[in-house]
Amino acid sequence: MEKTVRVRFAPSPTGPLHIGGVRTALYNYLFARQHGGKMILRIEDTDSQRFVPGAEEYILESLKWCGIEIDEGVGVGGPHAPYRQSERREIYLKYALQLVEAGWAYYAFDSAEALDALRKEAEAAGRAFAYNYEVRERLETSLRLPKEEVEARIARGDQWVIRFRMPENEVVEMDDLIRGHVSVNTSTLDDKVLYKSADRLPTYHLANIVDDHLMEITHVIRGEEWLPSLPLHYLLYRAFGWSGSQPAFAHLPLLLKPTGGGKLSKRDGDKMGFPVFPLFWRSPATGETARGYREDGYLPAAFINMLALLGWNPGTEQELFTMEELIAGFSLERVSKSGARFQPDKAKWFNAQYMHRLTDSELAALYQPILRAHGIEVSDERAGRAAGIMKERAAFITDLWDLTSFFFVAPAAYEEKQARKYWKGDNPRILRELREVLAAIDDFSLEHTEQVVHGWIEQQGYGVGQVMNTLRLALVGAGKGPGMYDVTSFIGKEETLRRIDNLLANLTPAE
RNA sequence: GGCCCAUUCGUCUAUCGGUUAGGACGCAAGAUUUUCAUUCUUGAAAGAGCAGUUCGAUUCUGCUAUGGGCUACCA
Repeated sequence: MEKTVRVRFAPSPTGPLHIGGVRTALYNYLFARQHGGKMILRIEDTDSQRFVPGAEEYILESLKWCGIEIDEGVGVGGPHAPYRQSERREIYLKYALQLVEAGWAYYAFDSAEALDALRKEAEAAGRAFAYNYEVRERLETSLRLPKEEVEARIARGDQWVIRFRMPENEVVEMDDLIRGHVSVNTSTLDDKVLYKSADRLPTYHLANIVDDHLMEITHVIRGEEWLPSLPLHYLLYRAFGWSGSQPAFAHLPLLLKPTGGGKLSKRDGDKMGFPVFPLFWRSPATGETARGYREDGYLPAAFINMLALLGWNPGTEQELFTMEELIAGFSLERVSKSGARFQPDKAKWFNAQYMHRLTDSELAALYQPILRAHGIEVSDERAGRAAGIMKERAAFITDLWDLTSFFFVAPAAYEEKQARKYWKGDNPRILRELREVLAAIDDFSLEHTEQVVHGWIEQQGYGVGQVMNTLRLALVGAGKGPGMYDVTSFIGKEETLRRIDNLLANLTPAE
């Protein structure tokens, strides 16, 4: 019997989650659901310097908006609580000490200034400084200092860190579910800090391995930026004697900027003209704001669909997927190895596809807040019908107002181009005639109005385009919009006649 | 600089040694249309380079180039 799959999404609350993080969470979620496993949310707040208030709430709200459900962890609890690393301090110290006792780690007392100086010195000599087997016995470490001295320093309250004692010249053989086999010689690695006395917190590496073990994580699915520290993690599992229950690893390709090089970062969004965050964000420290997909009018299902396909594909030509379909079809084997450039245009296309598929009542629910913001109070039925008529031209919910405002308010001005083209010659006279034709109609339904008006146009020998566009000028005020009978039937006879009268009274024809 | 990863149309990608190298976004043209759109049809557009393995390489191997990641008492 297979072990129950347990995956985790473990963000650091150092700011808003960006779309790369959302995709990592999504792949974890899809994998967990597909295998009937558990999705755990762990908050990795071991960097007290970079903690940002509100970031954790932002992460929770983002995942919720995306439809990524958490089974266990921060916000929902679970058998391995607490799930916030800052609340697990005591656990990590115990394990760090265990490593020191076993000879896999040691104390180091070097000051940040001393290390800085060493780095600069090496740099000046054209080399890179590495805290490793070559230097650790010459530095302020428990490997060189007598035991009493080490104890005295600790007792005295000197600051210390615990570093991993990276073996020399050993090849670590690793497996990655996406990349295959990878091997690295430990001599190219350094002695990473595992625990720091200053804030009594572990660094990522220690906290991560200890928690993944304690929380019985079976698959670690994370960004490619972690691949270089995979050998360290393998060695940590070995040092703890946990190699047998070590999780499988999958390192996801990075999300790249749309132009230029580099991975997508938090700064890119507003510069590139598209959001990099799922939700609107305001920095509590600087007051700076950043746009979000939600506020920009994206549908969460479209956003997720687009993100899922950025780095994964089903091997078929299907492009539109519900969350259930993604869960059924996802596989780590079909995740690509190279970085994917995020494409604003494609994101827009996905959203448009989802917009087109919305029912009138779904549209109404999404559109009502926007209507109210414009001071329009209408029934859900009217809101949904207007949005439904125009949805095929909309890529975003936020496009709807420009597309449908004429259904609710008479034109306040007439677009110059349309007026110049149609408000001239015989058209004003024809419009007066059309007004009388319309005034005589009792059944103002789309079909009936169309039948009567078209019959009249034909009988008079007028051009359909000429008449309709003049009417469009009166009712919409611009050269856009749906078929004119959609407009007349929606606004009704009284309003139709009023808008015609408005045009007749207020705009002097050209010529 | 060192280590690791990657490399098919502009972009996201399919191909698991033999294909006219397929699809999607975007772009262009045409059709449709009472406007704006939508929609439909068509088109342009790719195997980084060089060796090798092989009857045969986009696919396997090596080198080079390019891109990216990491190289913190950050994650």
